[in-house]
Amino acid sequence: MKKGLTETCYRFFTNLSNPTRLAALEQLMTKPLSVGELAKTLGQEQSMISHNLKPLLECNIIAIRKEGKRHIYTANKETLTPIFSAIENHAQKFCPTGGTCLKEEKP
Amino acid sequence: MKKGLTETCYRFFTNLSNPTRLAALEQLMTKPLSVGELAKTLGQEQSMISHNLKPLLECNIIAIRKEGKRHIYTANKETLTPIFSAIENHAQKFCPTGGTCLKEEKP
DNA sequence: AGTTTATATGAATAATTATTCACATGAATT
DNA sequence: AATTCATGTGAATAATTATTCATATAAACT
Repeated sequence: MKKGLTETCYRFFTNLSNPTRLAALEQLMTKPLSVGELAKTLGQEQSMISHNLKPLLECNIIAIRKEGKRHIYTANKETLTPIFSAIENHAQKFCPTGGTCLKEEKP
Repeated sequence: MKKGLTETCYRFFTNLSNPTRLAALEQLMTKPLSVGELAKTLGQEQSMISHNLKPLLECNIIAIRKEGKRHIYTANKETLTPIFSAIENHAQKFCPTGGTCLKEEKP
């Protein structure tokens, strides 16, 4: 890990360590969506979606484009795809019981 | 992203979204270390190191082996290397100003 | 210009997470 | 078996982060 990356990682991981933001990203990985569409899909208030999209945008984990009064957000797949893949791989290899492993110590 | 991965990701990212844990991982990426060695290197209390290693171990982000009274921890490089690489790549491409980008909206 | 629609933001509160301190456990040494 | 060394853990407090609500901004429509 290069010098300074710890700070970058911290902001990055903090950004992703939130269920609402992860759920939003999960949707955005499938297709670009507006704030209102995300709010509706996730069943949450618009202001909460806006609040949560902000830090993702600041870190360029998502991008924005404005179509009239609608703000369309897109996921940064270049960054997110390899990270989600790595975690998926980790889950398969190191969490075979799907969460139960969290309570056990490795043999 | 597969179903259920959101939850895994959440625990995973929560685990990594902490400066102490990241600093510990940064050390462990270079070589295996005991709790005491980590505490000394990071300039923090032993109990804090223990508290922070626990969730990393539970998610198998690190592994433990016991040598007498010393507990030696090792980083799960298979998982961590690709993730850190992806973030390093992200930082280079999307945070060219090294953190200042966090305050700006993309052009 | 006024109204509606879509999104963002500030400030207060609620919830979560981190940190510290005191102490428990357990292996090695005398 | 008592002591020392290394680590883990519980509980209290401190700090951070999330959520909500009220309101601001800004584009489109009448």
